Order: sequence, then structure tokens, then C-alpha cells
Amino acid sequence: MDTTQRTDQQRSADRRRRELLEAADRVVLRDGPQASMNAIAAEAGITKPILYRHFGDKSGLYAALAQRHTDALLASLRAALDAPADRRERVEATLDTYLAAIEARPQVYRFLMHPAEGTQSSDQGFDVGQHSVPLLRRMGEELAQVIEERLDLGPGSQQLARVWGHGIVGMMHAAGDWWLGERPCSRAELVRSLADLLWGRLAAAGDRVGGPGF
Amino acid sequence: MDTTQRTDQQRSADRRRRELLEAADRVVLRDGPQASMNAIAAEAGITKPILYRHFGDKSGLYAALAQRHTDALLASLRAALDAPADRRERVEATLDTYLAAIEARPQVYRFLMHPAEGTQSSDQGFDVGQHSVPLLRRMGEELAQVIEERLDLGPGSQQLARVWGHGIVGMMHAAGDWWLGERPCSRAELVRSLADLLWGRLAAAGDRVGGPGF
DNA sequence: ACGTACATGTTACTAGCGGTAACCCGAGTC
DNA sequence: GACTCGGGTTACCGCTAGTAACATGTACGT
Repeated sequence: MDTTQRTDQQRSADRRRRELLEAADRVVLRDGPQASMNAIAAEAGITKPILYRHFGDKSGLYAALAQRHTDALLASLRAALDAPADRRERVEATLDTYLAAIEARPQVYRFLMHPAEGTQSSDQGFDVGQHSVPLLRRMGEELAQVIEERLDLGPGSQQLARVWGHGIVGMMHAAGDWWLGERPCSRAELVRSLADLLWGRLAAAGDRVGGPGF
Repeated sequence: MDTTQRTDQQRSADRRRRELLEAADRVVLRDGPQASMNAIAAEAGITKPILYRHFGDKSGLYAALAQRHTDALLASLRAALDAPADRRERVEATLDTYLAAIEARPQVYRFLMHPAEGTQSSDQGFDVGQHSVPLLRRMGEELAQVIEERLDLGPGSQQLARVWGHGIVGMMHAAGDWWLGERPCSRAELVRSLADLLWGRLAAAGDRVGGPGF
């Protein structure tokens, strides 16, 4: 029948798709998030329409590309979160894993945080949501789930866990972004400072004596 | 001499500039962050080259546009931060101010978080930094300053304050973005949850009894 | 052996973008 | 009147995302 044939074709198509993704990866790594479809096609040794046949449009390609890296990053984060250690150590390990990842491959990081460029979505107006970076959303939800199933937060725990998940991920992201740009301290110091923040040192700190304006 | 003349011209130029910015504002509010220069020029009743004479290029216009809103938002945040109340109240007021702002004018918010689109900067490669949203950086630095001059953090306080400033801003931003998209709870609840997080409830929470994998 | 269906690939194009060069015109000045 | 000069326009360039139409190889049924 055509079933065997179809699987064959599908396999070949999948191989091609993976090759194209790897080419795209190389180009994005070199040219940043604004890599053009032409450039990607050239890198892959073919021409544009093929890319469009495989991925629909640019955002399709970018989504596929982003998902690979996102999956990889999420896997290593999960490993750090699930390690058998006490809470503080796990939090620090997770922060460090994330920061090490963005430090090791900043171009990938840059791309992952930016894939929502010239989408020109059909609707004009009110959606407002989902413009944000999918990676952040996924990390937030993931962390929320871990928090909720590990911690005893009393009533409303699910909602609280989700707020915290997204909040902590945002904290990590913004601090990491700033740190990557300015490099004001070592990674270990950054991790420690952020963990201290989460551990309530902000609330525990004393007022400055003789502060500005008495 | 020409000094009076120059001021006259400058005044007129500034007026035009403000008019153009208001037109751009309207278009961005309507079309989102990918509003085209053509559209903005049309809204202002003129043609493209004038925009370019005034603002250099698109990122120049967007920067000017963003600064107005950024300044306004930062002013109200400063007010909340400087209110005469205890720390927890001030933190909650600041969070609430920010969230109320993005809730009231989501399109503006969306624009402010997105202005780094098709810049096609000359350099190819390594800068990595400064791709991030200027508003977030400014808020982070501002908050860092407040923290550092108000709190007694011991040695290394300046760096710690900066990490916390950017981290807290990122937390606020990510949580706000997620909340704006899903609206899972009221603003007040969100504020309370985030403040709880900053107050160390994460560290203080007990382990879930009979948790997964002991 | 022949036609046919189909995936794979190409060339050549459209529409729209950011950005610019060249020209145009009215107002003030010597 | 000639002359500059600020504000404005038309017409263009090079680039992008995306597409239509055409070419080619290859397995299949009859």
C-alpha cells in the first residue's frame, strides 16, 4: 500500500527537516535573530520555497527552531530542580544552570527571547496577551508545577504557585540579561544574591541608619 | 542676531516634533509595535522624509516615543516608592502602580516592551547585551538606587542592590505579563502574592507531607 | 514501454518595508 | 532681483517575506 511508502517519505522528509533546522541554527547563531530566510536557505544549499513548504512561514521555522533549544534547556532545568538536595541548594543549582546556559550560548539565548518579530497577525487590536516569549511562559509553568507539588502553601496554593513560578522565572531572566550585558560580578555571586532575595533578605534587612534626609 | 531667530526656529521645530510624536503615538496605539513609518507619516499628514529629518531613523522615533511613556511611568513609580509608609506597604504600592499602568494601557505597555525590532545594526556578532528593553533597565537601575540608599545590606551592598533591583523588576514584569494575558486573579491578589514571595514565604513554606519521592 | 502521479527543486515575481537623493517652493535678506 | 534656506514632495534603492509557475526525477499501474 501507500502506508510503507508514506513512512518512507515521511522519514526522508523528517531528515530533510532536521537538516534544514540545523542549517537555520547555524545561521541564527551567526547572524542573530534577524537572520533572513534567504540566508538560511543559502546556508542549507537550497532556495526559499523549500523552507516555506516545510515550515509554512518564518514564524513556523522560528517556532520549530525555538522548541528544540527550549526543550533542551527545560530538560536540564528539570534535572537541577529534581536533584536530591535541600531547597536552597536546588534553587541555587537551578539558577546556576540557567545562567550557565545563557552564558555559554548567548546568541541562542538572544534568539529564544526574541522570536516574535514581524508576525503581522491578522487581528488588529485587543489580544494583548501571548506576545510574550514562549520560553518564559513554559519555564514559568514548569516551575509553578514543581512548587505546587513540593511545597505546602495552604489555601490557594495553586494560584500562588503559578504567580511565584512566573515571577521567579522573570526575576532570573531579567537579572541574567542584565548580568550578561554588564558582567558586574561572577556567576556564583549572582546566584547567591538572587537566592538571598528569594530567601527574604529584602524583608529582613534593617533600615539604613542616618539615611538620606535623616 | 541669529540667537533669537534660532530659538524661534527651535521652538517651531519642537512643536512639530511633538505633533509628530503624538501622531506616532496614535498609530502605535492602533497598529501595535510594528506600525510602519509610512503609516505614521500618513497619520501626521506628511510624508516619510520629514520623519527621518526629525528622528534620524525608526529606532530614533521609537526611542523618543518610548521615553515619554517611560518617563511618565517612572515618575509614578517613584512616587509610590517614596511614600511615607512602611516597607511592605511601599513595595505593594509600587507593584500595584506598575500593574495598574499596564492594565490601563496594554497597547502602550506592549509597545514599550518591544521597540527593538528590525534595527539591522551594523555590527555582526558579539555585543549580546543591550538588546533588552530599555524600560526594564531603567526601572531596574532606579529600584537598585532606592534599595541601596534605604537599606542596610552590609558589605557589597551596591552590587547586591543592583542585582535585586533588576531581579525584582523582572519578577514584576514577567508576572504582570502573564497575569495580563490570563487574568487568573485580581490585581490585589497578585500584588499580595508577589510581596509574599519577596518576603521570604518561599523559604519559610513547609515541605508537602508525603511528597513525591520522599 | 508509456503515462501518471508526486515529491523536490528552481526561476521569477509581487507587495511592502526602511531609508535616501534629488528636486521644489515660499519666505526672509542683502 | 538674485540668493540662501527651512519644510515639503516625488521617485527611487535595496532589502525583506512570501508565492506562482515551471522543471525534473522517480516510483508506480497497466
